Amino acid sequence: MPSNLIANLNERQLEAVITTEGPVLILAGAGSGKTRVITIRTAYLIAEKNVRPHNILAVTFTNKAADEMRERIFKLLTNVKISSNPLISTFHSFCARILRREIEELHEGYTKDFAIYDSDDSLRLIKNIMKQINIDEKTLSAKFVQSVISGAKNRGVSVADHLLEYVKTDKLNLILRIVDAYQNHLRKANALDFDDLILKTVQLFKNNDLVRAKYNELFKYIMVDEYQDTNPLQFALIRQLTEKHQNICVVGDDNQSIYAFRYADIRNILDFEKHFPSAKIIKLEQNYRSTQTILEIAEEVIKHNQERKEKTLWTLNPKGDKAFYFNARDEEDEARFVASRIKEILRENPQERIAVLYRTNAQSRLFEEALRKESIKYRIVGALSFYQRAEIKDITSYLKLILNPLDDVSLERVINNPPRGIGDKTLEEIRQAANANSVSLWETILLITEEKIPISSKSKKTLETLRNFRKLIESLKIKAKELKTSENPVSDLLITILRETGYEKMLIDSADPQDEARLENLNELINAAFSYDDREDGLREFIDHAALTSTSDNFDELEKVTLMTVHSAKGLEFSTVFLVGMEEGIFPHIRSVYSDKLIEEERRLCYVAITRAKKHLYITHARQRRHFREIYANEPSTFLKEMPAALLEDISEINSWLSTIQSQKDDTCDRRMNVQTYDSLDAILEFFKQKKSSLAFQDDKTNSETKQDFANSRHQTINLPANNQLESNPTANQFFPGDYVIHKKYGKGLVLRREGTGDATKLTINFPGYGQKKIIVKYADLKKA
DNA sequence: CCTGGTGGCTCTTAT
DNA sequence: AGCCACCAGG
Ligand SMILES: Nc1ncnc2c1ncn2[C@@H]1O[C@H](COP(=O)(O)OP(=O)(O)OP(=O)(O)O)[C@@H](O)[C@H]1O
Repeated sequence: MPSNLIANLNERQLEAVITTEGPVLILAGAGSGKTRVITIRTAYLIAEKNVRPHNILAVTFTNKAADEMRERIFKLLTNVKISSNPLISTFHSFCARILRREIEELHEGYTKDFAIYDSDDSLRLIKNIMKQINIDEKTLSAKFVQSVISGAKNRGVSVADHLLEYVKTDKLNLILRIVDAYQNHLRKANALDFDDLILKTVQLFKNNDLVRAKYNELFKYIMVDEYQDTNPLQFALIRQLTEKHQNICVVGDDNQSIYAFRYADIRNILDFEKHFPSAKIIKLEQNYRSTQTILEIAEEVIKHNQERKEKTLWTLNPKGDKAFYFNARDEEDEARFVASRIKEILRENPQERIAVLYRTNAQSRLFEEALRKESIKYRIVGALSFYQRAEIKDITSYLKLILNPLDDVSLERVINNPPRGIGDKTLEEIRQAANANSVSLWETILLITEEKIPISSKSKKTLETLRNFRKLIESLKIKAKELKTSENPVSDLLITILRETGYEKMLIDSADPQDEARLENLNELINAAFSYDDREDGLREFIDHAALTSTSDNFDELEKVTLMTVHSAKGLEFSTVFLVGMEEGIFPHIRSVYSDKLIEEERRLCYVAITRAKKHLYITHARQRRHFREIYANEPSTFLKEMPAALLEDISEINSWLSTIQSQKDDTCDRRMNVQTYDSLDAILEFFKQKKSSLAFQDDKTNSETKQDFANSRHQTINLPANNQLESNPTANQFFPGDYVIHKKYGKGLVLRREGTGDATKLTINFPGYGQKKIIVKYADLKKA
């Protein structure tokens, strides 16, 4: 029916949409309509090609992207009668869905009731195991072990091979031991971690021709968005699923590959052509999203990557405004500016979609506060997601335990929460007994309370508390069964848990003001549960949803302002984008600064950030910033330096970095400034090292005088000094971290650190081209830049 | 033996 | 800011 479906496509896009049979690889830059092509292609298959919707699978990278695509597809199909729905899902949700049906075919002892362990759960399990076999976290961090496990699984190799090929370590055997225990534990607990969801599906398809054939037949048409961010394991899954029909269409942009840390491998693009030699390759080159200026800035930045395929991207959109550049005094000033600007923008156009994008979730807090202060409603998409909050996980852990008593991690989480007198010692004893008898914690508790296993010494009281706990869980199980046929099986069960466990009472009685917010969150959890009440296997689905979804189900979708990391912004677009914290060490992140490979990934991330903007782009950085408990100055981001200054409009309220650069266009020292990025990076790393030692210094209680000095100098970086000595010495008073200064010999430099008082005031200054120098203000003839 | 408070330590990105 | 280890008090 809708010929208008394909009316607004350019030639190449059209080709991509109507090439429905066989493998297709679409490679294209940001905003060229890749997602749109997939969306329309899906609708086209259904409306024009009479493909039955449930024969279509579209894989996206995040749940959010899946929701958005689903919505768009349905919008395109409003006038089409459909008998079923296409499956639009993330890899993880898709695999969870398959395994819920088929996992028993794997014959590894897993049952359909398997639990899903999120990263937190799996980390906890690793920590427990390490404690059990007496490994100090200082020798080997649990996080590291977790990443090794994940790496091996996602790359589709054994842990040993992964370690040999990929990671430097002398603890191979130790790690192997932990991994072994970890997998064993998961199997016994009937639990899968995130990576297992995909891995087990791949194994199932590999070993079982029948099951594989069944899903090949079911998903005749498969599409994958953000293909550049798939990893080898996911590619294996794609190969298996497309074995028969080969109707696979993937879209991606190598410049937007930003998930290497999840073992995404850009080689998947090359391997796609290898595995599907008949693949039709389509390139889209027209950008429909952004203004020329925004595109130019993005291109200019990404050009600095060595590892990059040349790509054309052009637009017919107008030139548009320059990007606004704001150098803030400090991080609060930055947030204040962003909030007040947003207020102005919304006053003029209340419908404007605005995003504040940052590198790490930790940066969100200040912007939230500033927006609240201006009474601007916002929506936050975060990793510290709703379902990962402590109170939510506590309650969902009860749910999980009820459904799967073998789930040790969940049991450990709830057994003394709220506190009921089962402490570390008792728990440890239960663990030991469980280990000795090779059964789960829950089974051990059953045995202990039936006095089939003894519990040490004065166990009268302990035994009683354990019996009570057992009774509690058993009564909740019965309740769950009773409710199953009632009107609200999920939400009522939650309410029961909150009441019966005493969790709600604990929060109500609490003096901690934060607990009120926790109660509210729990209310929201119940709200979310309502929508699962009338589903077939609602409780199960609700728990899977909680495990696999990071965004809360807040209904403030309609809010115009969104706060999120650049990673979560991938694939989205906004009229106005604020790209904040553009400082070396933040964006690019300090951990990426050492390696070219990582820097290039950060640069791609920056490219993603810039290209989210349709019309307006704001770029901000702060002169100084409080990080741990200290204040220090950051160099502007390498990426900021790579942007063409002519396309930035400086709206700073202070003498900004950009203005200093521009006013010194013909100064020799300035030219160095642009080239010597890595030199100054070294200096900053050096600075961090020194900062560490000065902190140690501070702890030296014997030297109280120096300590005092140090405290003063720290204070002075914030406000003007309340110190007589300084006031009598106007020269020393002039320079603070974040200031640019001119030195006779070294030229322009950035003050990183200030110590000492009065005549003894010393500054640590980074001079591009010369590195970091310690200078006594009194003797150096410094000028403000 | 349990609990709650304190202080030190370490900060990415996400399913 | 959160997670852990440690300690005093019950
Ligand atoms: N042929 C077209 N005519 C008009 N607008 C288009 C056309 N193709 C795409 N667009 C618009 O361009 C914008 C970007 O499209 P889309 O999000 O699909 O791009 P993308 O390639 O997936 O981008 P990214 O790689 O950044 O995720 C959307 O607003 C879309 O509606």
